[in-house]
Amino acid sequence: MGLRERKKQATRRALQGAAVRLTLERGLENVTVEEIAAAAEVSARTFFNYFATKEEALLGDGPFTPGEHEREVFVEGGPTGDFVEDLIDLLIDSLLGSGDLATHQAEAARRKELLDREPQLLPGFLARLHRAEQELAAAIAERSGTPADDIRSSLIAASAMSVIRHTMKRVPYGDDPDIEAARTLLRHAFRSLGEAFGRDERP
Amino acid sequence: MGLRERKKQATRRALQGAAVRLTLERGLENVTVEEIAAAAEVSARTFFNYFATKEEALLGDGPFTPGEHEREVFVEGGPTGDFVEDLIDLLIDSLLGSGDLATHQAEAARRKELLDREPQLLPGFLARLHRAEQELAAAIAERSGTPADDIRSSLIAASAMSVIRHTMKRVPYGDDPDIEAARTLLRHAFRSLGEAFGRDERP
DNA sequence: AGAATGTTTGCACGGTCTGAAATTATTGGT
DNA sequence: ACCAATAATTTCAGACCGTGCAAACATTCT
Repeated sequence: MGLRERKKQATRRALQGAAVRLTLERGLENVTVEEIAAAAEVSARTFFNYFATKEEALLGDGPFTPGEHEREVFVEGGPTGDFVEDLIDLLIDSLLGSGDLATHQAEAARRKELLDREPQLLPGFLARLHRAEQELAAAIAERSGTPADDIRSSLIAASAMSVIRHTMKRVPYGDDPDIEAARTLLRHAFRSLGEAFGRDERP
Repeated sequence: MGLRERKKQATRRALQGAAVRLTLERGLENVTVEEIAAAAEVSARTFFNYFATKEEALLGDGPFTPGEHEREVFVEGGPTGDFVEDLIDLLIDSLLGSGDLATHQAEAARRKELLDREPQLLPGFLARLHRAEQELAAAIAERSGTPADDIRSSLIAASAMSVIRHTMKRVPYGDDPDIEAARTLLRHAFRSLGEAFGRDERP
């Protein structure tokens, strides 16, 4: 990778880091783009070459998209053949993504912190999830051979996104991410939904 | 109601109307607050006395909250005792709200139109739904006697919101709203979820 | 080294939104 | 009907966001 590329990544990280740090220190309202750019030692104009908005610098690039390969496997009906189990696999892959695990974990924690302290970020964040949800719906539709706009796929995808949204809050952060614990939590969550809406039981 | 109050409502409606009309005519990007204010025959500053942002004028006041009474009934375990049926009742009430039915219908159609044409409005809209979702979760928790932050309530609420989001697209708009049709669609939707996540069946 | 290409910067501008003070309209009492 | 209290509107100045453009600068490739 050339010098040019490395420098770009460096300033990108610098900008993002400065944005997050300053926002946590002073609150989003009391931080200007100019200050962020100054902290990263670039001009304010350059900030906007990297991020379209201040929010974008804070929320980072969209995670929540599964790897090419994992999506493929899911669509083909794998890896286990059981819908819920495979869905869980796909979701965990989407969340923990490809890269370094600890890094990803740190980002998630940071995002959580920011969202808690700066509710203004919520709309943008939800919009991201919404995009991810649509992709997931497409994958589910493909797997089950239904037309792409089948309402059931959208519905299942939406519920699945709710599940990860609410379940991931409970996954023990900290040292190293306990994937098995996450998997168990997800299983229970989906089970609850089945019970709530299923034929046989009602809460 | 005094003259003062009536005038306020009038300008509010004028502003909102002008905002919607101009946006549908030219696209959100090509309409300034100044123009909206001018069309409503007030100053631009006054616009901001009524709405915090341009978006707010377009999306209107938050619907999606059930009536006081209906919420009460739901929390107490009514009206039928069947969880899903009662949930559907509550959702329909939230959507169609208290006021005039035709009016509400028109607003919904207008919102749909705006959201289709101006995707920038989506984040804000999703944030509203999110707020509604939290209220719904609280109601569900109350009804089932679980602690307010019980994960299952949040989960069910989230799925329910997904259901109405995706189902209401299919409800025939137009003449007068077919509530029975909506009810049936909702039943099917919840049934699909039960099947997708339930013990016995898998798609 | 020098041309080609990509990145950063400065500048000017249109737009959103906020605060404060001056102005105008409504209300209620007399 | 008048007048004081109260509330809404307007004007004005200003901070900040985000974009287009062209000049300056750095890097890559030959």
